[in-house]
Order: sequence, then structure tokens, then C-alpha cells
Amino acid sequence: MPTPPKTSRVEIIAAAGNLLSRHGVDALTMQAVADSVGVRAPSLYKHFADRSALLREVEQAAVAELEKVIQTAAKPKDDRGALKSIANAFRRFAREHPSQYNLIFTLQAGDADSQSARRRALHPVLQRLESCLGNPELAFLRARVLTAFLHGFVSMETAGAFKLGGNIDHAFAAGLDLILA
Amino acid sequence: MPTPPKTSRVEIIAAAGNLLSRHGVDALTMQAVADSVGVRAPSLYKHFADRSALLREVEQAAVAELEKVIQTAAKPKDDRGALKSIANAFRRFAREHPSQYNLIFTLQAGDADSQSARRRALHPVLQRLESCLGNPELAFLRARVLTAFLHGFVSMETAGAFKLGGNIDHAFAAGLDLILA
DNA sequence: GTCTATACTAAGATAGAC
DNA sequence: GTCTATCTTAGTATAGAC
Repeated sequence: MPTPPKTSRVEIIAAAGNLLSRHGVDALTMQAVADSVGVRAPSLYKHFADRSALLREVEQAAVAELEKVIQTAAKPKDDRGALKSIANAFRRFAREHPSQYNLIFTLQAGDADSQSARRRALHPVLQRLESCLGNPELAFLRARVLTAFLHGFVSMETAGAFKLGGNIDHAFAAGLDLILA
Repeated sequence: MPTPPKTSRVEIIAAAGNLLSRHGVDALTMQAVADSVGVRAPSLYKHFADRSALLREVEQAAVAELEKVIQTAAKPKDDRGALKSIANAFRRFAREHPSQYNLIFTLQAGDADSQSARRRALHPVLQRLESCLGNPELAFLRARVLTAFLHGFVSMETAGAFKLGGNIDHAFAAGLDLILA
């Protein structure tokens, strides 16, 4: 009679994501994950080839979560309203899940799948900009500017820059207004 | 007769910076640095309390370099010209020294000295914006927007985003124009 | 200030029994 | 699929002689 499973792929990925959230990517060791799901470390290798394979899954889950967040925010009828809503949701995601965010945006571009997943997550931005500006080329350009601003702003914010006082929310809104003018 | 020095603080810092440039922060181990300057690893502890102390020095050197680059670029007489020149120099620095750049901008805010050094490096940006916009409060706000855009753009660029084609330089200039409008 | 020697810790990963 | 046992590698850091 074979040994019954004590855990599963999805449970392992969830536990790893939890560890990532709470203690950062360096704490996401095979040992810690194993402890977390209640098995011994070597058992994890029956589910994932190695640590990087597990890390990729965790990243995929994070991207999927971000995509959902963005889709939910992209509801407003008017394009500018939707873009601002997306921007705020994006920022909120980064603040609530800084390690996940960091994993998504600093894991080197990665394979084609991973890249297209990221692109898909941000697709509503491009879509709304196209609808807003008419010109697809201009929209593509503007999308780069907007995502650069968003990424720069939230990564500086979560890294603890912006300690100089002043109203951070105001600065964020001002940047958005400038770019969506 | 005491053992003559085979190396020095400055040489160690330089070697560590070199290692950082060429192989990234993970390659900056005490062993590798020691090999690089031609001593044994334990000898380094006569010069630096521990690895993080050395890393801080390397970061300080990188910030000083960035400051110099920005100051050199801030020469043009007209404010907008100077700001664009600074932006281009900033981007060039990030492309030429991605690991240094990353160290500066992701090492958690750090001590007060480290923070003020970063602020000083970016001071010409604030100065030019004030001269340009008149209003200091508006300039401060705009400085945050501009630095967020710059940081977001160059970090996405060096991380290998922007693989979708299109003219990257053009997107950078477009963002700059939008923010400096 | 440099060295040899070594302790310590930690992580990734595999072999083979059950 | 899980386990115990073990390997391998690597890095930080200290002790004490010279």
C-alpha cells in the first residue's frame, strides 16, 4: 500500500506564497516550505524539479492575482476613470504584496510564457489607452510611459524612498494626471 | 617586523565594485573579493567589520559616481535642456552599471547618511525644476513624478522588459516631454 | 596586517528503503 | 509519495601564530 499524500502541488505553492509574503524571497527555502506544509524537504522534489521551478509557479500565481486585480479595477465606463482605477489597484497590490510584486517585476524577463502572462495582465491598460487616444501607436508609447511611472513609483514607495514628507497620494495622482492629460 | 600591507581599503572597495559590475551582487562574496585583491578571506576582516559594511562602502562609491554623472550633465543653461540632459545621463548610468544602480535603489533606505547622499545626488533635478516652475511645492511634486518615471523606466529596461519592440529611446523622450511639459 | 586552520550555518539536492 | 541519511557546496566569521 503506497504512502498516502500528505500534501499537494497547490498546497505547496500556496505555502510558498505565504512564506514569500511574510518573510521575503530569501526565506522561501525548500526546508521552510517543507516545514510549512508538514513534510520533509526531500519530499518536495517529488512535486517540483528544483527550487526555481517552485519559484516560477509562485510567480505565475502572483501574476494571475495581479491580473485579476487589474481586471476588476478596469470596470468604469469612461477610459480615464478606468485607467486611474487600474493605477490605484496596481499600487494597492504592490503595497499589499511587495514581495510578490518584486518577484513579478525583477525575475529576469524569463521564458516566453512568463512574459506573455505579464503582458496579458497589463493588457487592459493598453486597451483603454487605445480607446482613449484613438491612435494605437501613440497608445503603445503612452502605455510604456504609464507603466514606467507606475512601476517606478510603487517600487520606490515599497523600498522606503519618499521619506521626505509631503503627500504621497497627491504625488501619485499628480503623475497620473500628467501622463493621462 | 610587522607584516607589510598587501592591500588597502580603497583597493578592496574598488575590487568589490568591479566584481559587482561584472557578476552581480551575489558574486560579491568575501572569498571572491579576497581572491581579487590577492589576499586570504580572513584578512578582509581587518579592514571591514563584515560583508555588509563592505557592501555599504561599495554603495557609497556608486552614489558618489552617480552624483558626479548628474552634476556633469546638469550644465546646460536652460532648465528644460538641463533636465533632459540629466535624465539621459541617469539612464546611461543605469545601463552601464546596472548592478550598482540596483544596489543604490534597492538597498533598503538605509541609514540617514545613505539617504541624504542619495538625495544630494538628485538635488540638481529639484533645483532645476524649481527654477523652471517657480513654485517650490509644485517642483517637489514634479520631482517625485520625474524620478518615479526615470527609475521605473530604467529598471524595467535593465530588467529586460520592453521586449515588445518599438523605439525605446522614443518612449523615453516621450515620457520626458510629457512630464516636463 | 596576513596567514593557516577551523568552526559554524545553511541551503540545494540525491539515493534508496518503505 | 514520504521518509532517513547523506552529500555537496558555499559562504560568513573567528582564533591564534607570525
